[in-house]
Amino acid sequence: MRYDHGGIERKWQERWEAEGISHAPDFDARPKYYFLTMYPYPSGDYLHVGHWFAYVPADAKARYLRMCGCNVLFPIGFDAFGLPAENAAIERGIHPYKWTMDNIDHMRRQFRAMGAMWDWKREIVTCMPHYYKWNQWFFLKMYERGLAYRRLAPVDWCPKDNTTLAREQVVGENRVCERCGTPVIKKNLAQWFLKITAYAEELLDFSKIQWPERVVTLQTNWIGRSEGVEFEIPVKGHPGISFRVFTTRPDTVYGMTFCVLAPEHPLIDQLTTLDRRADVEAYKFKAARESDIERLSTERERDGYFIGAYAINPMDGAEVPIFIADYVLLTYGTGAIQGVPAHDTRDFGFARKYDLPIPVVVAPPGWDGQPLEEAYLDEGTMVNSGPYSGLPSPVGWERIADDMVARGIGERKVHYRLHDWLISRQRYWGTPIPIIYCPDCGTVPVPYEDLPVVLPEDAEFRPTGESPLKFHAGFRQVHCRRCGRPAERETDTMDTFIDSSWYQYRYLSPHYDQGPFDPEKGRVWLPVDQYTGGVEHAVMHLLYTRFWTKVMRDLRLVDFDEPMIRLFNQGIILGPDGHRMSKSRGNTVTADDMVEQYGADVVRAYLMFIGPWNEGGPWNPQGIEGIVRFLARTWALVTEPPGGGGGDGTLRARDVEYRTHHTIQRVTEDLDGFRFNTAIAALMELVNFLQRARSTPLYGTPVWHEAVRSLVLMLAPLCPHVAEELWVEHLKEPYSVHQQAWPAFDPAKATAEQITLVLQVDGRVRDRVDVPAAITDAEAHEVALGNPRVRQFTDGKQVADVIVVPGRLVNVVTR
RNA sequence: GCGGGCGUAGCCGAACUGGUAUAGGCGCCAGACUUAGGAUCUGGUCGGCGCAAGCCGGUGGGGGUUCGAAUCCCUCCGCCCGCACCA
Repeated sequence: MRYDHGGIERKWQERWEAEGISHAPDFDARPKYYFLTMYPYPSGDYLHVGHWFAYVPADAKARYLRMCGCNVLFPIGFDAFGLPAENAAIERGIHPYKWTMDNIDHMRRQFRAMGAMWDWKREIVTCMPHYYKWNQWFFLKMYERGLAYRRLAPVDWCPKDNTTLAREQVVGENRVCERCGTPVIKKNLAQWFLKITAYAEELLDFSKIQWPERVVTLQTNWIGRSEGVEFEIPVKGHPGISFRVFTTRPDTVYGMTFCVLAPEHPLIDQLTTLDRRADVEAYKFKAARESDIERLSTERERDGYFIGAYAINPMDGAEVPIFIADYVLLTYGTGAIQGVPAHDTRDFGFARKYDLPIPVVVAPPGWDGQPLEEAYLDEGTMVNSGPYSGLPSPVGWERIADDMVARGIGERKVHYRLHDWLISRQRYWGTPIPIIYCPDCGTVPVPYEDLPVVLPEDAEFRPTGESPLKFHAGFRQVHCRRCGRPAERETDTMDTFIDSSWYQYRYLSPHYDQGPFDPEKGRVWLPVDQYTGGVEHAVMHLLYTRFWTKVMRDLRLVDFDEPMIRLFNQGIILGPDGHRMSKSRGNTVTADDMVEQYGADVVRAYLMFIGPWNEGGPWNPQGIEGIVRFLARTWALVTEPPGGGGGDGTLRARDVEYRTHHTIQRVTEDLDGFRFNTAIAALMELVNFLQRARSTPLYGTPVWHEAVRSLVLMLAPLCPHVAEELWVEHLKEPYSVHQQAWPAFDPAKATAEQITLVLQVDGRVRDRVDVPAAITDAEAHEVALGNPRVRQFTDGKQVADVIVVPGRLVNVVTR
């Protein structure tokens, strides 16, 4: 029989838990290692194989690091606030708290069945008041520093989830809600923002972290830094009135033949002439009514209207018409632009449509003075640019920028695409924003001693989509903490990305009540050494948590700049249909049944074996039998005496030794590099080899024991239960295998004595010969030229060259 | 449109810095042990030609650099991801 996985796994899980071997002591002589993996949302789907794929390799790596001598902190918790809980409340009348906690209970059981070394003593659940109290505390700290502010702004609203969203949570070409896929609409609302833009420049600096290039690129593009000049353009006939434009191309300013204001630009009404008013009003109306989807349809022609007013180019006094057009956005730059059709694709199309002149001011190399067929965007020689003509455009760029500054009409400016983080949510199941609005005192922050502002339990969940807090008199009606007169609480709650922005700190001391975390423990554990999780959080969670850490640094809570030093993005396991697993799609696959049938160790190993961790792909359970057989063979190898036959009598002790050490080297390097699939393949090769050595006199010799012990030790992080059972019950080694040192390899033993030397003639393999590994180049040279098969192909030809690649091959080149 | 990634046996995937393409596994074929085998063990398994030894072709297509290319360069095709009027 194979082995009784059910009994073995339960037995060891209970003992590990009872003895607390997964708990990382805060103060310990070993070097610390904080290994963090993204915590799950406790959804009604519970944990599926996609979760296992994320957590099991992380656990294996954490276990490996512990065997390597580190004191590894490997915590888990639950991202417990969020919309699905509230939707369940509306649809089925279950309170979000109960729904969430029931799901968490279920998931805890699944997490235990996984056999992972979670440090349960540090578990956090973000919907608990003693957690979200600190969200509020941070909010107040930011409010004091001007980093949290309330502003009336056009914001993205999801009509299905009935809440506003941060810019990062609106995705794709159609601008849909990141959570539910519904197209968002614009609303003008007073909302709370966190000033992440204050850190834009610093967030572009990735020099202190080792993160995947991909994430660095995503964040860099998201922040979208552009450097240019903002300058003042006076309006003809309106003394004292001017508007500002932002451009990254001050070198093209002499090519301006029109200006464009965004439809929402505040000067439009004032500047539009009477004869133009009707058209402009109609256009404004159209732009306001049109959804972003329509406005952004890729191939739509840019249109606009002349408003009747003229702008004066501050550099040469030229008068150009002012247009209103929706291709200029109020939310970027100044909401107004200089129209330079010759050197901007959009302006080019606009000028063509309205027959505006397209003068070239940056000549392309070899330009013959003819009109352009399309906008020329590259560098060139400046022409028709007054005193700047003849300069290379990059030089002109700097000169014009300097001159605008010197003449007081402009300034150098950097703009970012990044917006401040909109954190208000018109929902119940989140952290209440600790603010009171008093008719007399205005916006009053809740005093620290009143925290936490607790969610009322008796909220009413209506299908109308309105926030239950808004209609909860007991919550809403308060007395001002300054003047004592009746006032109102803020009823919006915080974006749940707030919770995850600092959860890594709370794990250190989840019950600490003097601050978000115990600074003494912070000095031990921080920052996070290794973080793992999906790449889908690249511009949300991973950007927010970097921002949060920088704020914490400025609050002197931490003394470093980045939350997580290293990051690894695992791939995503899709449903068997190739789509993302989700309950609504009905393609989720649970690990529960497989764990029942095969045991957690088999499921763990299979998930690690199917491919590189960073790739993922559609779920396909075919092949799990391979892992079943591998573990059964391993089991038999350790537990059963040699049977008859099947042994390879030519094997020597040195072969076993080489295989063992070579495998240790391979597995060590693979686990260092998160290459679990090849680590398991190496272990399979070792087992297959040992099986051939088993029914020989080598069985039971010291090299045999070393091989078997090493095998079980290497198996321990991957398949912790089987390894423990073999280690303790069959090898009679001291409990626990998980507290043993990772086997070391001896480089001398890990090197083969014999190598296969490949003999090529003109790059084609003609023979392979076994030679001592220590063969010199000259000897290899000779072996090759003396080889009959090589001779057969060099016969009658002249040897032009012999290339020796030490330890690998010899290539005889003929002429 | 811009940016990034990927493409290797029937399938999942290996291949260090340019040096034996296809390790390991699944599946399939054959054999052994068996009353039996959906267990286990052994062997085989990229294609073409060949009795065989072997030869030739082969890493999405085409071209190039090199003694030698899955790997580097150019180009085309396909798939995936991100951004998308950002001035």
